[in-house]
Amino acid sequence: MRINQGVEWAIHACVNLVWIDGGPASSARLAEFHELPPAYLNKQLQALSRAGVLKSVPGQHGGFALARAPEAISTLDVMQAIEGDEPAFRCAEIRQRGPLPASKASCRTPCQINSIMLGAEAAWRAELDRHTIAEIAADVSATAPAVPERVRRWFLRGADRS
Amino acid sequence: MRINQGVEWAIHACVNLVWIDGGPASSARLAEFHELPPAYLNKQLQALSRAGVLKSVPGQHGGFALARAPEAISTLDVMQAIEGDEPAFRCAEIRQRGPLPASKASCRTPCQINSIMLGAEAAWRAELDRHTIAEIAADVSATAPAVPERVRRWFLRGADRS
DNA sequence: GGCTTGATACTCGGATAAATAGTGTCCGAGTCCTAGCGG
DNA sequence: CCGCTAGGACTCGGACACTATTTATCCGAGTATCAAGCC
Repeated sequence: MRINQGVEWAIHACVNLVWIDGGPASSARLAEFHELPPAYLNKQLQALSRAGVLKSVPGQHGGFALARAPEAISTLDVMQAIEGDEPAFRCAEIRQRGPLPASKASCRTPCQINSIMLGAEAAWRAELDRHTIAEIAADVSATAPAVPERVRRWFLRGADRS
Repeated sequence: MRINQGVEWAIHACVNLVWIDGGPASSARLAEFHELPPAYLNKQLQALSRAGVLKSVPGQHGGFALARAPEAISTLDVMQAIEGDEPAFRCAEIRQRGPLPASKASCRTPCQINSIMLGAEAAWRAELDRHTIAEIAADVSATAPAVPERVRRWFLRGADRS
Protein backbone atom coordinates (compact mmCIF):
# COMPACT_ATOMS: atom_id res chain seq x y z
CA MET A 1 0.00 0.00 0.00
CA ARG A 2 1.28 3.41 -0.86
CA ILE A 3 -0.18 6.90 -0.93
CA ASN A 4 0.17 8.80 -4.18
CA GLN A 5 3.22 11.00 -4.35
CA GLY A 6 0.92 13.68 -5.72
CA VAL A 7 -0.58 14.25 -2.30
CA GLU A 8 2.68 15.59 -0.96
CA TRP A 9 3.17 17.73 -4.02
CA ALA A 10 -0.34 19.12 -3.82
CA ILE A 11 -0.03 20.12 -0.19
CA HIS A 12 3.27 21.85 -0.81
CA ALA A 13 1.68 23.66 -3.73
CA CYS A 14 -1.23 24.79 -1.59
CA VAL A 15 1.11 26.12 1.09
CA ASN A 16 3.03 28.05 -1.53
CA LEU A 17 -0.23 29.47 -2.81
CA VAL A 18 -0.99 30.69 0.69
CA TRP A 19 2.23 32.66 0.77
CA ILE A 20 1.58 34.34 -2.54
CA ASP A 21 -1.76 35.44 -1.12
CA GLY A 22 -3.76 32.79 -2.91
CA GLY A 23 -3.07 34.51 -6.19
CA PRO A 24 -2.96 32.35 -9.29
CA ALA A 25 0.29 30.60 -10.13
CA SER A 26 0.81 28.36 -13.12
CA SER A 27 1.44 24.67 -12.63
CA ALA A 28 4.72 25.02 -14.51
CA ARG A 29 5.99 27.58 -12.04
CA LEU A 30 4.77 25.63 -9.00
CA ALA A 31 6.53 22.58 -10.41
CA GLU A 32 9.75 24.47 -11.05
CA PHE A 33 9.83 25.53 -7.41
CA HIS A 34 10.23 21.93 -6.27
CA GLU A 35 11.80 20.42 -9.41
CA LEU A 36 8.72 18.37 -10.19
CA PRO A 37 7.48 17.17 -13.59
CA PRO A 38 5.22 20.08 -14.63
CA ALA A 39 2.65 18.15 -16.61
CA TYR A 40 2.14 15.61 -13.87
CA LEU A 41 1.78 18.22 -11.17
CA ASN A 42 -0.71 19.92 -13.46
CA LYS A 43 -2.70 16.68 -13.48
CA GLN A 44 -2.82 16.64 -9.69
CA LEU A 45 -3.85 20.27 -9.50
CA GLN A 46 -6.63 19.55 -11.96
CA ALA A 47 -7.95 16.98 -9.54
CA LEU A 48 -7.91 19.57 -6.78
CA SER A 49 -9.74 21.93 -9.07
CA ARG A 50 -12.44 19.36 -9.77
CA ALA A 51 -12.81 18.79 -6.05
CA GLY A 52 -13.30 22.50 -5.44
CA VAL A 53 -10.13 22.99 -3.42
CA LEU A 54 -8.49 25.13 -6.07
CA LYS A 55 -9.95 27.15 -8.88
CA SER A 56 -8.30 27.28 -12.25
CA VAL A 57 -7.80 30.55 -14.05
CA PRO A 58 -7.23 30.23 -17.78
CA GLY A 59 -5.43 32.72 -19.93
CA GLN A 60 -2.03 34.28 -20.00
CA HIS A 61 -1.63 35.30 -16.37
CA GLY A 62 -3.76 32.44 -15.19
CA GLY A 63 -2.95 29.37 -13.19
CA PHE A 64 -4.32 27.82 -10.03
CA ALA A 65 -5.58 29.72 -6.99
CA LEU A 66 -7.02 28.65 -3.67
CA ALA A 67 -10.77 28.31 -3.98
CA ARG A 68 -11.35 29.25 -0.32
CA ALA A 69 -9.53 30.46 2.77
CA PRO A 70 -6.55 28.28 3.79
CA GLU A 71 -8.19 27.78 7.19
CA ALA A 72 -11.01 26.00 5.37
CA ILE A 73 -8.77 23.58 3.47
CA SER A 74 -7.79 20.50 5.42
CA THR A 75 -5.16 17.99 4.45
CA LEU A 76 -8.03 15.52 4.15
CA ASP A 77 -9.57 17.66 1.42
CA VAL A 78 -6.37 17.50 -0.59
CA MET A 79 -5.98 13.81 0.07
CA GLN A 80 -9.49 12.92 -1.04
CA ALA A 81 -9.25 15.16 -4.08
CA ILE A 82 -6.30 13.15 -5.37
CA GLU A 83 -6.92 9.67 -4.02
CA GLY A 84 -10.64 9.68 -4.60
CA ASP A 85 -13.23 9.14 -1.92
CA GLU A 86 -13.54 5.39 -2.10
CA PRO A 87 -12.10 3.63 0.93
CA ALA A 88 -8.68 2.00 0.80
CA PHE A 89 -10.20 -1.24 2.04
CA ARG A 90 -12.86 -2.76 -0.13
CA CYS A 91 -14.62 -5.76 1.30
CA ALA A 92 -15.12 -8.47 -1.32
CA GLU A 93 -17.70 -10.21 0.86
CA ILE A 94 -15.91 -13.51 0.57
CA ARG A 95 -17.92 -14.73 3.55
CA GLN A 96 -20.83 -15.17 1.12
CA ARG A 97 -18.79 -17.47 -1.11
CA GLY A 98 -17.60 -21.02 -0.82
CA PRO A 99 -19.25 -24.23 0.35
CA LEU A 100 -20.52 -22.74 3.61
CA PRO A 101 -21.65 -19.21 2.74
CA ALA A 102 -22.90 -16.87 5.41
CA SER A 103 -26.68 -16.77 5.52
CA LYS A 104 -28.51 -13.73 4.27
CA ALA A 105 -29.72 -13.06 7.78
CA SER A 106 -26.12 -12.82 8.92
CA CYS A 107 -25.32 -10.43 6.12
CA ARG A 108 -27.95 -8.01 7.35
CA THR A 109 -25.20 -6.71 9.61
CA PRO A 110 -22.05 -5.61 7.77
CA CYS A 111 -18.98 -7.79 7.81
CA GLN A 112 -17.10 -7.26 11.08
CA ILE A 113 -13.80 -7.05 9.29
CA ASN A 114 -15.13 -4.41 7.00
CA SER A 115 -16.48 -2.42 9.93
CA ILE A 116 -13.15 -2.47 11.71
CA MET A 117 -11.23 -1.47 8.62
CA LEU A 118 -13.62 1.33 7.77
CA GLY A 119 -13.55 2.52 11.36
CA ALA A 120 -9.78 2.68 11.31
CA GLU A 121 -9.86 4.59 8.07
CA ALA A 122 -12.35 6.99 9.59
CA ALA A 123 -9.95 7.65 12.46
CA TRP A 124 -7.23 8.25 9.93
CA ARG A 125 -9.33 10.73 7.98
CA ALA A 126 -10.47 12.46 11.16
CA GLU A 127 -6.86 13.04 12.10
CA LEU A 128 -6.12 14.46 8.66
CA ASP A 129 -9.17 16.66 8.91
CA ARG A 130 -7.86 18.27 12.07
CA HIS A 131 -4.98 19.90 10.21
CA THR A 132 -5.40 22.70 7.70
CA ILE A 133 -3.19 24.25 5.08
CA ALA A 134 -3.18 27.45 7.11
CA GLU A 135 -1.82 25.58 10.10
CA ILE A 136 1.04 24.13 8.09
CA ALA A 137 1.89 27.53 6.70
CA ALA A 138 1.85 29.01 10.21
CA ASP A 139 4.11 26.26 11.53
CA VAL A 140 6.66 26.81 8.80
CA SER A 141 6.74 30.54 9.26
CA ALA A 142 7.15 30.00 13.00
CA THR A 143 10.28 27.89 12.55
CA ALA A 144 11.64 29.85 9.58
CA PRO A 145 10.07 33.33 9.56
CA ALA A 146 11.92 34.49 6.46
CA VAL A 147 10.61 31.78 4.20
CA PRO A 148 7.15 33.09 3.28
CA GLU A 149 8.44 36.44 2.09
CA ARG A 150 11.27 34.83 0.12
CA VAL A 151 8.86 32.44 -1.56
CA ARG A 152 6.49 35.26 -2.39
CA ARG A 153 9.32 37.26 -3.96
CA TRP A 154 10.47 34.29 -6.00
CA PHE A 155 7.02 33.80 -7.49
CA LEU A 156 6.56 37.50 -8.16
CA ARG A 157 9.99 37.76 -9.77
CA GLY A 158 8.91 34.97 -12.06
CA ALA A 159 5.83 36.94 -12.96
CA ASP A 160 7.98 39.95 -13.80
CA ARG A 161 10.37 37.91 -15.87
CA SER A 162 7.70 37.06 -18.41
CA MET B 1 -4.40 3.91 -2.86
CA ARG B 2 -5.63 0.47 -2.09
CA ILE B 3 -5.08 -2.08 0.66
CA ASN B 4 -4.05 -5.57 -0.44
CA GLN B 5 -6.92 -7.95 -0.88
CA GLY B 6 -4.80 -10.44 1.01
CA VAL B 7 -5.46 -8.63 4.27
CA GLU B 8 -9.13 -9.51 4.14
CA TRP B 9 -8.34 -13.09 3.22
CA ALA B 10 -5.79 -13.43 5.99
CA ILE B 11 -8.15 -12.17 8.67
CA HIS B 12 -10.90 -14.51 7.54
CA ALA B 13 -8.40 -17.35 7.58
CA CYS B 14 -7.32 -16.48 11.12
CA VAL B 15 -10.93 -16.41 12.32
CA ASN B 16 -11.52 -19.82 10.80
CA LEU B 17 -8.41 -21.09 12.52
CA VAL B 18 -9.86 -19.89 15.81
CA TRP B 19 -12.96 -21.99 15.29
CA ILE B 20 -11.03 -25.13 14.55
CA ASP B 21 -9.23 -24.57 17.84
CA GLY B 22 -6.08 -23.17 16.29
CA GLY B 23 -5.28 -26.55 14.82
CA PRO B 24 -3.33 -26.66 11.58
CA ALA B 25 -5.25 -26.32 8.34
CA SER B 26 -3.68 -26.38 4.91
CA SER B 27 -3.76 -23.29 2.74
CA ALA B 28 -5.56 -25.25 0.05
CA ARG B 29 -8.41 -26.07 2.39
CA LEU B 30 -8.60 -22.55 3.80
CA ALA B 31 -8.72 -21.26 0.24
CA GLU B 32 -11.44 -23.70 -0.76
CA PHE B 33 -13.61 -22.45 2.06
CA HIS B 34 -13.84 -18.98 0.50
CA GLU B 35 -13.21 -19.91 -3.17
CA LEU B 36 -9.86 -18.19 -3.20
CA PRO B 37 -6.81 -18.97 -5.36
CA PRO B 38 -4.99 -21.48 -3.14
CA ALA B 39 -1.42 -20.65 -4.13
CA TYR B 40 -1.93 -16.97 -3.61
CA LEU B 41 -3.54 -17.37 -0.22
CA ASN B 42 -0.61 -19.61 0.65
CA LYS B 43 1.69 -16.73 -0.16
CA GLN B 44 -0.18 -14.43 2.21
CA LEU B 45 -0.13 -17.01 4.97
CA GLN B 46 3.60 -17.38 4.49
CA ALA B 47 3.94 -13.68 5.20
CA LEU B 48 1.96 -14.14 8.41
CA SER B 49 4.21 -17.03 9.30
CA ARG B 50 7.32 -14.90 8.81
CA ALA B 51 5.78 -12.21 10.98
CA GLY B 52 5.16 -14.72 13.76
CA VAL B 53 1.38 -14.50 13.63
CA LEU B 54 1.00 -18.03 12.35
CA LYS B 55 3.29 -21.01 12.55
CA SER B 56 3.65 -23.38 9.62
CA VAL B 57 3.52 -27.11 10.15
CA PRO B 58 5.07 -29.15 7.33
CA GLY B 59 4.23 -32.71 6.49
CA GLN B 60 1.13 -34.62 5.58
CA HIS B 61 -1.31 -33.37 8.18
CA GLY B 62 0.41 -30.01 8.38
CA GLY B 63 -0.75 -26.54 7.42
CA PHE B 64 -0.93 -23.24 9.24
CA ALA B 65 -1.84 -22.73 12.88
CA LEU B 66 -2.17 -19.70 15.10
CA ALA B 67 1.17 -18.94 16.69
CA ARG B 68 -0.44 -17.45 19.83
CA ALA B 69 -3.79 -16.94 21.47
CA PRO B 70 -6.38 -15.15 19.31
CA GLU B 71 -6.70 -12.48 21.99
CA ALA B 72 -3.07 -11.63 21.31
CA ILE B 73 -3.46 -11.21 17.55
CA SER B 74 -4.71 -7.81 16.48
CA THR B 75 -5.90 -6.85 13.03
CA LEU B 76 -2.90 -4.55 12.95
CA ASP B 77 -0.59 -7.54 13.28
CA VAL B 78 -2.18 -9.16 10.24
CA MET B 79 -2.13 -5.91 8.33
CA GLN B 80 1.53 -5.22 8.96
CA ALA B 81 2.50 -8.80 8.25
CA ILE B 82 1.10 -8.48 4.73
CA GLU B 83 1.58 -4.82 3.90
CA GLY B 84 4.97 -4.46 5.54
CA ASP B 85 5.81 -1.99 8.24
CA GLU B 86 6.88 0.93 6.11
CA PRO B 87 4.43 3.85 6.23
CA ALA B 88 1.97 4.43 3.42
CA PHE B 89 3.15 8.02 3.11
CA ARG B 90 6.80 8.47 2.27
CA CYS B 91 8.06 12.03 2.33
CA ALA B 92 10.32 12.76 -0.61
CA GLU B 93 11.65 15.91 1.09
CA ILE B 94 10.93 18.01 -1.95
CA ARG B 95 11.25 21.08 0.24
CA GLN B 96 15.01 20.60 -0.02
CA ARG B 97 14.93 20.75 -3.80
CA GLY B 98 14.41 23.50 -6.31
CA PRO B 99 15.73 27.05 -6.57
CA LEU B 100 14.79 27.98 -3.01
CA PRO B 101 15.57 24.88 -0.91
CA ALA B 102 14.79 24.84 2.76
CA SER B 103 17.85 25.56 4.88
CA LYS B 104 19.45 22.75 6.82
CA ALA B 105 18.51 24.50 10.03
CA SER B 106 14.87 24.26 9.00
CA CYS B 107 15.26 20.58 8.22
CA ARG B 108 16.35 19.90 11.74
CA THR B 109 12.64 19.61 12.50
CA PRO B 110 10.81 17.06 10.35
CA CYS B 111 8.61 18.20 7.50
CA GLN B 112 5.24 19.34 8.88
CA ILE B 113 3.40 17.51 6.14
CA ASN B 114 5.23 14.32 6.94
CA SER B 115 4.44 14.70 10.63
CA ILE B 116 0.74 15.14 9.98
CA MET B 117 0.60 12.18 7.61
CA LEU B 118 2.53 9.92 9.94
CA GLY B 119 0.35 11.04 12.85
CA ALA B 120 -2.77 10.17 10.92
CA GLU B 121 -1.37 6.78 10.05
CA ALA B 122 -0.53 6.22 13.70
CA ALA B 123 -4.17 6.90 14.59
CA TRP B 124 -5.21 4.45 11.92
CA ARG B 125 -2.90 1.75 13.26
CA ALA B 126 -3.96 2.42 16.82
CA GLU B 127 -7.55 1.83 15.85
CA LEU B 128 -6.65 -1.43 14.13
CA ASP B 129 -4.63 -2.48 17.16
CA ARG B 130 -7.70 -2.16 19.36
CA HIS B 131 -9.45 -5.07 17.64
CA THR B 132 -8.32 -8.67 17.90
CA ILE B 133 -9.08 -11.82 16.01
CA ALA B 134 -10.76 -13.18 19.12
CA GLU B 135 -13.11 -10.19 19.18
CA ILE B 136 -14.14 -10.74 15.58
CA ALA B 137 -14.78 -14.41 16.22
CA ALA B 138 -16.85 -13.54 19.29
CA ASP B 139 -18.90 -11.00 17.33
CA VAL B 140 -19.70 -13.47 14.61
CA SER B 141 -20.71 -16.20 17.01
CA ALA B 142 -22.91 -13.66 18.82
CA THR B 143 -24.88 -12.81 15.67
CA ALA B 144 -24.80 -16.34 14.22
CA PRO B 145 -24.21 -18.84 17.03
CA ALA B 146 -24.33 -21.89 14.78
CA VAL B 147 -21.55 -20.81 12.51
CA PRO B 148 -18.44 -21.77 14.52
CA GLU B 149 -19.56 -25.35 15.01
CA ARG B 150 -20.55 -25.73 11.37
CA VAL B 151 -17.21 -24.37 10.19
CA ARG B 152 -15.35 -26.67 12.55
CA ARG B 153 -17.24 -29.66 11.23
CA TRP B 154 -16.56 -28.70 7.64
CA PHE B 155 -12.85 -28.56 8.25
CA LEU B 156 -12.84 -31.79 10.19
CA ARG B 157 -14.89 -33.54 7.55
CA GLY B 158 -12.26 -32.49 5.08
CA ALA B 159 -9.64 -34.07 7.26
CA ASP B 160 -11.63 -37.30 7.35
CA ARG B 161 -12.15 -37.29 3.63
CA SER B 162 -8.45 -37.66 2.94
C1' DG C 1 5.95 -59.25 17.48
C1' DG C 2 8.97 -55.02 17.31
C1' DC C 3 12.15 -52.16 14.73
C1' DT C 4 14.25 -50.35 10.69
C1' DT C 5 13.82 -48.60 6.19
C1' DG C 6 12.14 -47.08 2.01
C1' DA C 7 8.46 -45.21 -0.80
C1' DT C 8 4.64 -41.99 -0.89
C1' DA C 9 1.63 -38.31 -0.45
C1' DC C 10 1.10 -34.24 1.33
C1' DT C 11 2.76 -29.77 3.09
C1' DC C 12 5.22 -25.27 2.81
C1' DG C 13 8.44 -22.13 0.31
C1' DG C 14 10.29 -19.17 -2.89
C1' DA C 15 11.08 -18.13 -7.89
C1' DT C 16 8.46 -16.98 -12.00
C1' DA C 17 4.51 -14.71 -15.30
C1' DA C 18 -0.14 -11.70 -16.24
C1' DA C 19 -3.11 -7.79 -14.72
C1' DT C 20 -3.79 -3.50 -12.67
C1' DA C 21 -2.78 0.97 -10.64
C1' DG C 22 0.39 4.65 -10.48
C1' DT C 23 3.67 7.69 -12.98
C1' DG C 24 4.89 10.57 -16.59
C1' DT C 25 4.19 12.87 -21.19
C1' DC C 26 2.00 14.95 -25.05
C1' DC C 27 -0.89 17.89 -27.83
C1' DG C 28 -5.49 20.32 -28.41
C1' DA C 29 -9.28 23.82 -26.72
C1' DG C 30 -9.90 28.06 -24.61
C1' DT C 31 -8.66 32.64 -22.76
C1' DC C 32 -6.29 36.83 -22.11
C1' DC C 33 -3.06 40.22 -23.58
C1' DT C 34 -0.97 43.00 -27.16
C1' DA C 35 -0.27 45.36 -31.26
C1' DG C 36 -1.96 47.11 -35.40
C1' DC C 37 -5.71 49.31 -38.00
C1' DG C 38 -9.55 52.22 -39.01
C1' DG C 39 -12.62 55.84 -37.64
C1' DC D 1 -6.87 60.30 -29.92
C1' DC D 2 -10.11 56.29 -29.17
C1' DG D 3 -12.39 51.91 -30.20
C1' DC D 4 -12.20 47.53 -32.85
C1' DT D 5 -10.02 43.49 -34.41
C1' DA D 6 -6.76 40.05 -35.58
C1' DG D 7 -2.85 37.66 -33.99
C1' DG D 8 -0.01 35.43 -30.64
C1' DA D 9 1.36 33.43 -26.38
C1' DC D 10 0.17 31.41 -22.51
C1' DT D 11 -3.00 28.66 -19.66
C1' DC D 12 -5.67 24.52 -18.39
C1' DG D 13 -7.67 20.01 -19.80
C1' DG D 14 -7.98 15.46 -21.05
C1' DA D 15 -6.14 11.59 -24.05
C1' DC D 16 -2.03 8.71 -24.66
C1' DA D 17 2.61 5.70 -23.28
C1' DC D 18 5.64 3.77 -19.63
C1' DT D 19 6.87 1.82 -15.05
C1' DA D 20 6.08 -0.31 -10.55
C1' DT D 21 3.11 -2.79 -7.61
C1' DT D 22 -0.23 -6.09 -6.90
C1' DT D 23 -2.27 -10.41 -8.25
C1' DA D 24 -1.83 -15.06 -9.62
C1' DT D 25 0.68 -19.32 -10.72
C1' DC D 26 4.03 -22.91 -10.93
C1' DC D 27 7.30 -26.34 -9.49
C1' DG D 28 10.95 -27.80 -6.08
C1' DA D 29 12.54 -28.89 -1.01
C1' DG D 30 11.19 -30.98 3.09
C1' DT D 31 8.56 -33.82 6.42
C1' DA D 32 5.20 -36.92 8.63
C1' DT D 33 2.78 -41.05 7.40
C1' DC D 34 2.42 -45.65 6.09
C1' DA D 35 3.59 -50.20 4.58
C1' DA D 36 6.74 -53.73 3.82
C1' DG D 37 10.79 -56.24 5.02
C1' DC D 38 14.15 -57.75 8.50
C1' DC D 39 15.74 -59.09 13.16
